[in-house]
Amino acid sequence: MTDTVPGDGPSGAGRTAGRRASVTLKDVATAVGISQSAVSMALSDHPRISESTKQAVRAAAARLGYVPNSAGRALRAGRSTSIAVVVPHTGQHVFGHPYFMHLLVGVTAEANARDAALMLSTNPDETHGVAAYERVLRSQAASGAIVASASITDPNVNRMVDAALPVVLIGRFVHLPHAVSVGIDEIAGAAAITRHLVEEHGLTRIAHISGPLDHQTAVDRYEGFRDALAASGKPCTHTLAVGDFSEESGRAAARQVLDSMTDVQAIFAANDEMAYGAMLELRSRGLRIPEDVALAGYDDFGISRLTTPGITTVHVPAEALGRKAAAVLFDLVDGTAPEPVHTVLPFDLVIRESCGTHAG
Amino acid sequence: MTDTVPGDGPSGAGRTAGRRASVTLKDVATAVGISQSAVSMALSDHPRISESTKQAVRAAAARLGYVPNSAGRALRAGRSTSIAVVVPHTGQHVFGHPYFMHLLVGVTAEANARDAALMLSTNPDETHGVAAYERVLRSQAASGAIVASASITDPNVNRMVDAALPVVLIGRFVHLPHAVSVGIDEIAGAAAITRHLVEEHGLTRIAHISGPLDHQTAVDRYEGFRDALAASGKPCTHTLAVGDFSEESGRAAARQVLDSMTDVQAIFAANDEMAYGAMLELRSRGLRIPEDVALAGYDDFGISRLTTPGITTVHVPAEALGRKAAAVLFDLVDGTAPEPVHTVLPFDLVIRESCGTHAG
DNA sequence: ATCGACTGCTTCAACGTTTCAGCGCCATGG
DNA sequence: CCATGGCGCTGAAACGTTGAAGCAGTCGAT
Repeated sequence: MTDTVPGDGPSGAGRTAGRRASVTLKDVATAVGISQSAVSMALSDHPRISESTKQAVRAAAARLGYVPNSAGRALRAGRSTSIAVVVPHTGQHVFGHPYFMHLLVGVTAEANARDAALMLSTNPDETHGVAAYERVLRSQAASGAIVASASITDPNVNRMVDAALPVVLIGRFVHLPHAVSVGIDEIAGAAAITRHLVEEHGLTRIAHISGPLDHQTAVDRYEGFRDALAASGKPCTHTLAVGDFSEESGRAAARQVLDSMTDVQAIFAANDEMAYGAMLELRSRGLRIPEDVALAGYDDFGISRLTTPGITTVHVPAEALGRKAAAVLFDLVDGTAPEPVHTVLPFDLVIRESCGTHAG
Repeated sequence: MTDTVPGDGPSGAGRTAGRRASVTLKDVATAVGISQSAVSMALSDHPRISESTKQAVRAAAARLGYVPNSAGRALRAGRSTSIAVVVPHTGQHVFGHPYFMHLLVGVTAEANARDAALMLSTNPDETHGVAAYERVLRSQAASGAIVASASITDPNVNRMVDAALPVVLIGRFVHLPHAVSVGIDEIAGAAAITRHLVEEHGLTRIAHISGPLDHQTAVDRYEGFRDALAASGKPCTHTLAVGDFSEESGRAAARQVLDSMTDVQAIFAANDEMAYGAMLELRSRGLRIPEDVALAGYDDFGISRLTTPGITTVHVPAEALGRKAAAVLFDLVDGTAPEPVHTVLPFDLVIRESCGTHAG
């Protein structure tokens, strides 16, 4: 395979690349015999480049295995193509929860679709939390961030939003009305499942096991629960026990509920893990689900399918949330977004067996 | 606060920054009144810069909020400071497994400690799998990669290793003896737990539920199991059922084992999820654990602590593996590694109640 | 024949960083 | 009194990319 190259340049272009770190525009340019700008323009399909040249360039680029250097591109463009996902607290805390997993799946899918890289940032530790991802963003390694923080009081979220960087929040942030966010209507979700318990199954003595009330989701789900009861027009009695979204706390809360409220007909836990904890407690007391006590959860991240009986729950489309958040972020970065301040995705009410037989 | 600046430059350095995209070396330089090279050298603590200048530079940098632009730095250095984690198959498949979560925790911790960014790469889909992360790496967005793939037959792993990029594999890759890897001795782990069943509890009729045998871990754990039985010197009977590491498959495998092998005394599942599936099957048949059938798992990623009885298992230090893999990768990238081809981390045998009462 | 427009490329500058050679200065030693 | 050299900094170059401006050549219209 003889490969004649116009040898007008002093740079020895004829070598066989050997341990060449990477193929640059210049390599492609000398291979084709044109300037590197022309190569750049050809590859971006600039109209001022002839079709024949474009073909030659594309062929040479493919043959040499040219891949644009992201640093050069980012430097020139003033911003990188990658986006960051910032997750609160330590990595430990984050990856433990299936919610973030599903979120990440969605985000990576969208990022992959746009050929963008994804950076993952967690707080190195709880105390000087800002450090890690602040540097990532300020160094312009990522052109925007998706923040998946649950706590109402997290000051980092405010800082990020204030930093004039493209940021998309996942969830609802009542104190940041102008921040761009993606979420579902948690209030409506909780109301829907509560309404199901009340109207479909005629249950009127219902306990709610909420999450920690400095989490907006916990607050919203509790609010939806009360709203639905109030709107039902039936004389409902309810009580509250607060958990921390863990199975263990759910079990403890159920214990508390069962000890304090007589004749509980249903327990609505603010997530499936707590519902599962409640299930264990009910079972240990010999109470049948749903015959003696109906049970409902929230999230539908897997566990609720596997239990016996399956837990009636609200399906949170976490993967779709991640996808959407990434899409919104890309639009924000590109500046091609018609003010998509708050995006609300639909949820699904998933009726399984734990809330009663599905008669009319 | 009057802030006098030597006004010899034509660039209006006195403005209040306003919507300035980012602070560069030049901004710090004009603030201090020296050249940007001097600022660069001062910030990197170059000995040829006076202490007083360094202090002034550091103060100005802090005041202005200077953060080095990663693209500029990467471009100049020829490589970026970030590393990539490449995970096999689709995101869906990956994030579902707690193993990867723990791995990621470790990797992020180490990356954070080195002020490096972490990129996450998954295959966009199973068919043209290479695309996403190959581009990430070839574009030099990351200077090296950690590959966490389990499949023996994954061709992408070979490609990555061949690509002359710094790559650290997690696990054992028998067909890639020269690749740098980090893992635990799965054979020894499986042998240890098997030995415990045989020698500590005197069990001799043992079934193994393995993972899919195109996963090296599954193969190794099975091998360790057989090795230990062979080495025990006792007349042991064993059988094998193959699962796919899922709870459901574990239950199915247990069903198969219980139907085919009479008087099974113990089941050793190749991971905890399958052990949990086996537990459900045993329970549904009214068999007590450990009185009627002892049970052991592998991984210890959480579930095995919560069950009743707790499952005896081998603790896989996934977080430590992630940390170590990242550390090795950084060394590899820096070129400061004394050939750490295969790193083997210790495991822990975790004795709980599922294998029998812990008498002598 | 001359002008203008168009075509297809090249040249040049810029993004922010690091690093190396070099420069003026002063102190020291011969 | 001049050579030497350390000190503290400056200037320039380079990394790979992009895009505006420029520049030959051609073609159609005047």
